[in-house]
Amino acid sequence: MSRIRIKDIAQLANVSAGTVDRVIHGRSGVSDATRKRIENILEEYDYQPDILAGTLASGKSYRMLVCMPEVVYAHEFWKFPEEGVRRALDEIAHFDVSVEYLRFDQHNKRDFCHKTDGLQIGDYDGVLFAPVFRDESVKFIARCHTVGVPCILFNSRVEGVEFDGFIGQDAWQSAYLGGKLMDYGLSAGRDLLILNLSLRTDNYQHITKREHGFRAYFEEHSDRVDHLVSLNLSGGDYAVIADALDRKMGELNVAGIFVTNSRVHLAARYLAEHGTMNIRLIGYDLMKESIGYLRREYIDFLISQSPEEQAYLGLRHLFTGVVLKKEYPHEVLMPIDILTKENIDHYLNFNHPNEQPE
Amino acid sequence: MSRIRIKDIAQLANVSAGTVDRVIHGRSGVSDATRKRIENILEEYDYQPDILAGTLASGKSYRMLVCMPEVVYAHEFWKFPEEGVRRALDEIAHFDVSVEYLRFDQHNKRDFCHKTDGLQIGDYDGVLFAPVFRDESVKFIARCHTVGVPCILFNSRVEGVEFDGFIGQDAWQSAYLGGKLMDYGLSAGRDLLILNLSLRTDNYQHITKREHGFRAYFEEHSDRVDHLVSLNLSGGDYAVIADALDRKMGELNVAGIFVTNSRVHLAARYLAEHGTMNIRLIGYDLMKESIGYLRREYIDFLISQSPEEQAYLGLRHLFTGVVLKKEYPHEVLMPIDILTKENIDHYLNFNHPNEQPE
DNA sequence: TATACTTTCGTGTGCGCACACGATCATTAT
DNA sequence: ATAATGATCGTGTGCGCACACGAAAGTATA
Repeated sequence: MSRIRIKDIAQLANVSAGTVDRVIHGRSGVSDATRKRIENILEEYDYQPDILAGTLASGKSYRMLVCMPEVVYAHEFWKFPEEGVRRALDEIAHFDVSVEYLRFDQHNKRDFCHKTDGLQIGDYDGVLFAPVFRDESVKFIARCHTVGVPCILFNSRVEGVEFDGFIGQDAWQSAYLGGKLMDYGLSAGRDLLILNLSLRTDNYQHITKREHGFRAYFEEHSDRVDHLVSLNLSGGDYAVIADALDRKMGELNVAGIFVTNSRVHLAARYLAEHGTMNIRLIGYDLMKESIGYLRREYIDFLISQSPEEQAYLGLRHLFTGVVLKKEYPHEVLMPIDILTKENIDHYLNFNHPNEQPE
Repeated sequence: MSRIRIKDIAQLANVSAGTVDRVIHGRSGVSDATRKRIENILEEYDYQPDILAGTLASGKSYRMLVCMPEVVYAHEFWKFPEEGVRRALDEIAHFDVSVEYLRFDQHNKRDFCHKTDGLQIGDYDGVLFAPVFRDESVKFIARCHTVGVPCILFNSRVEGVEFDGFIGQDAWQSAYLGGKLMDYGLSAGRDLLILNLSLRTDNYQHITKREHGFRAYFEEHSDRVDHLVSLNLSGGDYAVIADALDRKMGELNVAGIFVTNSRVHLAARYLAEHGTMNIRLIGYDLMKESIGYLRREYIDFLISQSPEEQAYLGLRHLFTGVVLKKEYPHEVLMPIDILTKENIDHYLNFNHPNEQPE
């Protein structure tokens, strides 16, 4: 009563196993008549190949490429996906799957081009890609397509080109939630600050969508706030940010600050240095510095997009498609995780069990 | 440069593959001298068996038992773990792993005893168990132990007996977080209600820990609240609950209600029927009714313990231990998920992609 | 010494599949 | 007519391992 094998199919069709094998793999050398007959039987008995025996016999090995920004101190963020890749690899390593990284400087277009231009994409069986530069990413994804290598995107999407899968977060909705958390329990009629602290215009779409989402909340609850002011500071320097904040805090009656990316810890530092705990602060991601301020309640909420989980899923999807040759979801939107002082530890323990809390 | 095989080890040790095989499996029939020699070589070359070839050759199949309360309308909660089991099974089915369910009436001790007493636990290779009745569960777990079948618990823990793994949530901390969410932005000096709506004393420990956690928050922030009143209602009837609430609402100046389990939708119904939206309501789990009230903002926050993910991990851990014969974490505490009207949809989509939102 | 028994080990087979090779037969060219 | 060609299909081998069987050598018993 076990699963049906190639041998069984062959017997049912009065042919040899080799012929069935040819049909299954779409190889030539089978007459149309027998091919149809075998296909029908395969269908009828719902033949499912034994993947274990298959990979064992084929001896094939799979190389996946993970292409994403390099981990540098200022962008610790990119160490998280590695954890997810590691976890996925742990689960699928039996199938002779290996991963190679291609890391690029996310502030240097030319670095990305230089590193990808010479790349033999055809050497790989799948690509997991975190796009940063719009046009260059489009070109890269198109190149994957021409050589027939599936390319799954994570973290951010790229418009204008077909991709084989996407795993990310609904940026607009995450910030709309940020609006709710900012508003929750706040007395009406005060001012809020939206702080865009991009180092460059990378992930620009993300940032914009977040600002829109946050504003959308307060457009739907227009009575809740007097002024909703954006402050865009593209420089990285804390002093600049502090200066700008000084000025705004003087002009407005600020009740809360929403930082549209992971650099929320800079705003937290400002609040900490000025000893102001009664200004709400909400931002993104689990930078080490941010976690410290969250624990000391200078940051009220951090919104996480689970970068580990994104990369984990990305690699799993590649595996599903390439090795198992099965369908996988074309688009996955991650849950929008809300983190506070009270649940951050369990979150970190769960997602990074190997790291020691400080 | 491929991985080292049994054959290679055999050659290195000047023995046949059969002998190496005996050493690896700890079978008898090898002299102490050669055994030592082979063990050293295995160690030195860090031999890792090819699981695929192993399971293919052994032809073994694995039967897992999932023992948990049956899904009835009033406890829709228990349909979630099934989703996680299904997902895990999808991933490991290649290894000839199958799952059987043993579902019991969680309000009927005798039903549990009756169904487990005749059970041949030895027929299974692993057990995933959601304990409800304390003493009976201890007995059941002990029985697994005597026949050498690993037993992993999820959802709630059982004291007084050794188990092979646990996956659950920190009940105390989840309610401490509930306290924070209740308190957040609330003006000081009002009253809060803790509502225990257990149908029975099942999961009693859970409930108690949650009450303690919630109270602990306000003991640490004692200036934030005047009265913190518990209301225990073990009956299931809405009318009874409404009556009791009517009385309490008269006595106190209630600003918020914390329901210690999934029956928070009953309190939400009360608020909805009385048209009171300015009372905060926080509870647990993703009952369909509760989600409706969350969407209409009668419930402010739901705390989720990811029952799917718990069961998913449980089965994966069993697989890791039984099939891969590797270590797995003895205890996993789930992240404490915060759900609001604004992020519930993405959460549901991610965890239950097959269900249609209403 | 001959026999029975035990310890120690090598050999062989098969798991289900992928793939190379060769066999068979009909068809076409010479 | 034979030879050559191509289409169609069967057979065999091996992937790395688990496990049964039996061989060889040593040990005990009569």
